[in-house]
Amino acid sequence: MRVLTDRQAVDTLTDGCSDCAIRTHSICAALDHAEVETLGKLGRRRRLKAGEPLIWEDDESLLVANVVTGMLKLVSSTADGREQVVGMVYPTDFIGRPFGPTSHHSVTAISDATVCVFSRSDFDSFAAEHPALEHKLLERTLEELDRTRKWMALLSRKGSKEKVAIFLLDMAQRLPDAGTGSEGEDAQPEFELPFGRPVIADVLGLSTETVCRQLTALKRAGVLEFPTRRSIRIAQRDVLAGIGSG
Amino acid sequence: MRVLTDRQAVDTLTDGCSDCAIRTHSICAALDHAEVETLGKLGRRRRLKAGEPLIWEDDESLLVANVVTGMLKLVSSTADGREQVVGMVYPTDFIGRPFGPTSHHSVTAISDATVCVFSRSDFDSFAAEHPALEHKLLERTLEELDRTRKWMALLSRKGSKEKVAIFLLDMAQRLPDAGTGSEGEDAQPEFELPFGRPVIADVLGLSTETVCRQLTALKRAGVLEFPTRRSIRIAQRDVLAGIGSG
DNA sequence: CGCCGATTTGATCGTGGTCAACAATAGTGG
DNA sequence: CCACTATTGTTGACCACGATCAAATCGGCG
Repeated sequence: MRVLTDRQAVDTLTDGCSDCAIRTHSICAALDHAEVETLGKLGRRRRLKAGEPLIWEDDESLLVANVVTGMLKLVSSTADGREQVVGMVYPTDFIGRPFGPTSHHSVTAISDATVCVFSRSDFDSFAAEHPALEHKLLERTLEELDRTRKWMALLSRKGSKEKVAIFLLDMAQRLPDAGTGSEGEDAQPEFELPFGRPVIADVLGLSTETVCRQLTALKRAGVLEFPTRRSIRIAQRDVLAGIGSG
Repeated sequence: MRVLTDRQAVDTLTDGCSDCAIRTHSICAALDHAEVETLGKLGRRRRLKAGEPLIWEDDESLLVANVVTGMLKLVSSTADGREQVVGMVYPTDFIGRPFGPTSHHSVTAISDATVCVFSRSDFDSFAAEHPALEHKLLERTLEELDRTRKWMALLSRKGSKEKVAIFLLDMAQRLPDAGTGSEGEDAQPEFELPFGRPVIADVLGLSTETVCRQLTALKRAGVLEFPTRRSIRIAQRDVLAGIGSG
């Protein structure tokens, strides 16, 4: 447990939402300028360090949030203590459980992250008066449900090799070019992992060792390269894609 | 494939939605009487036999529906042909993918079923004018997402024994007393399976054989009884629950 | 009674988990 | 800048679980 350096804790939300990096890509895109300002007054920025939890499982659902930067994981722990990552959260994604008494999984930063948090009751009542916002939220929830279901099929039906391959492809595609602020939407051939092997293992429902073995196997096959421990270069995307579909 | 006893087949939709069995439990509960009638005119009843598909994977998303009676499964097939059940649909549940161009998984009846179908475009525009309906749909989608995520953790982290135990408990709880129209919300100690072992296996991501072995193991342990092949009696719920949490 | 599909049981095998040792990297303080 | 330590990643040996293939049995129905 590390101590929180409060320099970044409450962070200056000096200016409003108008220059928010995700203003037009989050659910806020459903609102006009005035509405965004109103909503903005209800929320506040919060910085999280890698590993820091934002919401605990089965907590009373007290807050919801938009992700501005960084990544977080949703974790569901089964009764016997084992854990499974049930979702990865990227910038612009919405977190939390509106309209329900409890959240059913924990939310933890897996890289340093910035989120825009709202008290759930504030958000709920604001949403109730803004159908366009609810509509946007509904669309996102439906998409997330689709994604989750597809991932579910992956988890129970694919072997470790396929899982790793698909994970890397997914990562390369969803991870925006971290360095530049550019919106390189296309998959990067090389990228920096914001987390370590254990997290990959959690996400894929594998052991760290198995993930490791598959990665080195891919390296030996010349499909991957590891410039550093935390960066991955996909040398032969096609081969990787082939494995993922196997 | 058993023959459909047509006594209940094309069911008299003679009258409107007012006497619909799920009128007050489906998303329609968000609407007042007049609104329901309007929506009702857009939809039509459809009967499905066990095994009959309603929506195909990656189809253009042309219809959505409410489930009136029976059960259906959502199946996602991975690139290599393997299939995984990604969701079970019970009466009052909503099916389909509004606001999106395609459905990402197939929907197939696993017992004889009745659904109330709408063309997606009709539904979409109706919903756009009725925020309360969208709100209800959002709530349901959020719930479904929670359920799916929990199931996901189950699939990747639990052993076959736990899976079977949890499946049975879940079934006993969600399956309304099929015989009577009563709303026995509590878990039934004994119930009729609307489908065979292979479907259980699909749902749990196991082979039929493994499901079978676990079931007979539970029978031998005195936890379960099988009055007939298709009916299951939970003799010792507590033990079963214990296994599920193991 | 005899047939067909569904279920059950049995034998074998491969994948991935676990435990343990080891290597490499990043951090820390002299 | 270097040594020392803690953390993270890698490799190996072994084992358990569940898949697969094959065969036996059961149940319903003509």
